[in-house]
Amino acid sequence: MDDTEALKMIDKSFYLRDVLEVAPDLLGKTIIRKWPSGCEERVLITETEAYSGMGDKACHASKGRTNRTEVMFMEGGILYMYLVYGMHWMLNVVTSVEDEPQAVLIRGLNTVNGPGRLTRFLELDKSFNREDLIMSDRISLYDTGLSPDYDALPRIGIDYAGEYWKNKPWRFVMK
DNA sequence: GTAACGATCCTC
DNA sequence: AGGATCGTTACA
Repeated sequence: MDDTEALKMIDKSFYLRDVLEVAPDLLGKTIIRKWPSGCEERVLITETEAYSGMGDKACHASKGRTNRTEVMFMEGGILYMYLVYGMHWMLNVVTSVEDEPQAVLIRGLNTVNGPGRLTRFLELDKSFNREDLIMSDRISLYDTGLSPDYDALPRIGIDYAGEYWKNKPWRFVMK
């Protein structure tokens, strides 16, 4: 029996909200990653970070519209993938409406911790940039019915953004 | 064209 | 505490 039917696919409207609502709401949601072989991996999201608009000095979109950041200006419900430190792919979910550049960094799973390690585990790279979470046959997000308790803490690795943005409690960790 | 810098991870 | 490693960005 296929227990996918117990899960409800997250719909478009979920992603069109503000990133500060979506980021904590993604905790406890399930990512289902499918390969052409028929292999499938299911994981639970346990840690996220919100990056909110052109004003947020830690958000890549604070640089404005560039080839890299353009995806964040698009309508929510797609992925933003980018490489950091020349070796780690970062998995981000774009949120909000068109021209509001926001994204949620997926930072931890029940199976793997760390944003670089989890993309390696799920085999996610540049080819997933702009992937549509509603339409994709490779990756999709499902509601589990869970709404776990969480802590809101400062974001990691953004010293360059200055004290004000560095101290925003926009990292959400499932208890 | 060049140079500097990361939303990290691993090993010392 | 320091090195790996390369796409993106800024600037000449």
